[in-house]
Amino acid sequence: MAASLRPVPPQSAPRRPAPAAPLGLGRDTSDVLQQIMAITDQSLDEAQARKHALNCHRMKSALFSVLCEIKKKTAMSIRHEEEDPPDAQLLRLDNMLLAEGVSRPEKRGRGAAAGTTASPGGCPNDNSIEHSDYRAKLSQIRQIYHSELEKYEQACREFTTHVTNLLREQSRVRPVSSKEMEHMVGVIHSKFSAIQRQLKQSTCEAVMTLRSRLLDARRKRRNFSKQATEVLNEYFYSHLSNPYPSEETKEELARKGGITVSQVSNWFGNKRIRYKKNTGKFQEEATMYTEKTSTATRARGPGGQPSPGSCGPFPLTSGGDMVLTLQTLAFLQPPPGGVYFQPPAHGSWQRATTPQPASPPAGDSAVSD
DNA sequence: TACTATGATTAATT
DNA sequence: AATTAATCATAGTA
Repeated sequence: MAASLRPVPPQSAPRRPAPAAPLGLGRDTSDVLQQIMAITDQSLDEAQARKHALNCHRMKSALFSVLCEIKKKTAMSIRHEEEDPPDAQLLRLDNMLLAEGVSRPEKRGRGAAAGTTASPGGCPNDNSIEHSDYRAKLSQIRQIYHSELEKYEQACREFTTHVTNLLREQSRVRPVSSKEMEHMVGVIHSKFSAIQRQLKQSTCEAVMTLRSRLLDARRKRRNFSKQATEVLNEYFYSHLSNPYPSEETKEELARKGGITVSQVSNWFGNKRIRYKKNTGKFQEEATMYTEKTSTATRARGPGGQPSPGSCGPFPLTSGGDMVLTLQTLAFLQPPPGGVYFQPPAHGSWQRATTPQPASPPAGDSAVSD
């Protein structure tokens, strides 16, 4: 439909035979009609000239009424193609974009009521480090989305004005009701909103793939680096009596191992439970790491730390670690029965109701270096 | 390919 | 909220 509104391109196509004049129309009219059809075959300039001539033609008003009649016959059948109702899918897309924070150009602070209250789909962890990549990509998507949307809207506006102008101009020659103009504008808008819908759709897809990749990354386990396991194990075995690192210690371990705090928490959770379940299995590892830390401590020697109670090969940084040292000694000299140090019989290390008050974060020999 | 190790997830517990 | 215990799913290995 828009094609018929566009300025006639210059072309030298073979002249089409004039359509059969409607019954009862005079020769003059059909001549004029033919003239109009001929316009399409002329160059633009020529067409302009002819248009002007047409405007001044004595039969102009007659032609106008003829066109009105033709229009009445043809337009009726085209009337109201289908005013598509508010699309359900579009609504869904909008909702999703809104939910993902794509629709909102700026993340406004979520005020009093945090919307995500234990949503199962959400990420319970605070691994902001893991999410930073996700967020960066999401904001990239958001940027693209908004710039494209803006482009489309501008194009739509421009096109609408263009078409409106054309229609207005044509209204001098043929009947163009305001309703028809509205309709045309509506059609244009619906076409452009279809394009926008596609944009929304692909944005949604991009977000989805981004999301699934994040989930995959979480699910696809990758073993920690040697460095990370080393750091974690060193801490664990040198704090066997109470392997519950404080939040600050966790942060430090995370930093040293190049992992996140929640990964440290996971690791300690797993380690404690697995160690407890099968202490024997970990003896080799235990001796290995206790030896390692002890030699490391010794190697650091007087420079690194005063080590007030350095009467043995094991770190004795605080009263709390005294117990550890004794227990670690027990590892090295396992009784004949093979009973190594085990966590308190009922299964668990005392859950630190008084979480090792005597362990200054900075002075922890196993962590600081 | 079966088996173990291990990081992550989840429900229950404290 | 932190932790435990069970479980899942994959990585690594023999």
